[in-house]
Amino acid sequence: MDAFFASVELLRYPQLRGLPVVIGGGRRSVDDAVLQAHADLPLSEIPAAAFPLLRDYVGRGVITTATYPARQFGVGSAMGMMKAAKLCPQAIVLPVDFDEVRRFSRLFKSTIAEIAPVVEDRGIDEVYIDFTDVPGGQREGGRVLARLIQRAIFERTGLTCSLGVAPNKLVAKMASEFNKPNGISIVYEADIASKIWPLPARKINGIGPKTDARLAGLHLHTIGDIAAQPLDWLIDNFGSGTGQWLHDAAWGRDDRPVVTESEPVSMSRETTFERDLHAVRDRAELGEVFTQLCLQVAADLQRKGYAGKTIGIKLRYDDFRTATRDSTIEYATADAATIRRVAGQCLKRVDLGRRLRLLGVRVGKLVKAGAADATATAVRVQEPQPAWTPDLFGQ
DNA sequence: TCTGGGGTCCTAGGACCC
DNA sequence: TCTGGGGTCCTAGGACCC
Repeated sequence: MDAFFASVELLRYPQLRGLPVVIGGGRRSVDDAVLQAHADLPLSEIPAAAFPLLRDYVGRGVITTATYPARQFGVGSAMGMMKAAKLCPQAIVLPVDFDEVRRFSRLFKSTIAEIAPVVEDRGIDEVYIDFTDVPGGQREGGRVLARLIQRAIFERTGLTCSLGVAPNKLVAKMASEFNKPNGISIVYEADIASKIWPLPARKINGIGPKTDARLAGLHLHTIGDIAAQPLDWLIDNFGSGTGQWLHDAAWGRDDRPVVTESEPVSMSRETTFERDLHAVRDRAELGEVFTQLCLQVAADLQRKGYAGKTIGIKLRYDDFRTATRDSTIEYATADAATIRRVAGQCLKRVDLGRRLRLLGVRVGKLVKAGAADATATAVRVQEPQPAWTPDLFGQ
């Protein structure tokens, strides 16, 4: 989906089309107050000049999505709001409306599934679609079906998307970026050298900043540079797994299937504080946040019908280092008090001398509640609990 | 006043078991 | 003097993705 979060907002506020708009941040942006001042007007008639600007933003958020006019200024996803404000102070800031975004996510995915049922979820705004067995899926190299899907999504949602059609997921993903926004791109096997090899190595899904830097250190900058290396050389430098994968990826080879079903592995909640907190000096505040996170994870698990055996915490220090601790218990649980107790024990195993900027709670090793394993769980949860002891936050 | 939140997968060492 | 070899599970950290 093209600039998904921002495009969803522009459906509500069409008067902002063509303007630089960024979505993200949230907590401390001035949005609500400004919009409430125009509560008497329909949303689409609130003057653009009334919307909060990036230059007035205060807080630690990052940009989730920027509209294409905002991207002209160098503003983009994952950039800190304060940094973005320097590049484009006049951009309008809107908070993420997750409920609305999720609603449109379900809508575009179900629209696709009605046309081409083999769909793999790749997050809120992206999917892989298997065209192989869709009638007409091969016409014009897939362009006919791609156009049909694109049109159906637009008619259903008013949103545009970009599609890449290729012999496998790896190349299709790269192709999908060739013609954004609202584009379609077809890449045949014979096009790998001309269309894929000139691209920066970073465009391969799976090469991030670290691998990219390592590649650059070996004077490999484009995908073609990687493809030109002997397999043995790549294996010597990156190990057998990564070396083989790099070689395959550079040659456009990928045999991963489109996976339509998957079970979650973990669920977590985390939060970054508005200011760094200290375990002792801000004990009450941290304890409150910690309890809330445990309650939220427990609610998520219960709502989705899962329980988990491994309970863990995550801290981020003021210097941005991250620490995690986890502990596996005998039975799967989705109970907030149990999660709080085990996570509280984890907290005792980590350095709490430094200021913290983030706290998170995670439950892993999930089993479906109601499965055989979870029936035993329900019984065992009733077993006597260890005596209550206050944890580090005094809860 | 740099740097969100929710995920997956991989690696590597140690415990433990046969 | 010499101390197997596999396998699985747990834990911590890190890379990466949307």
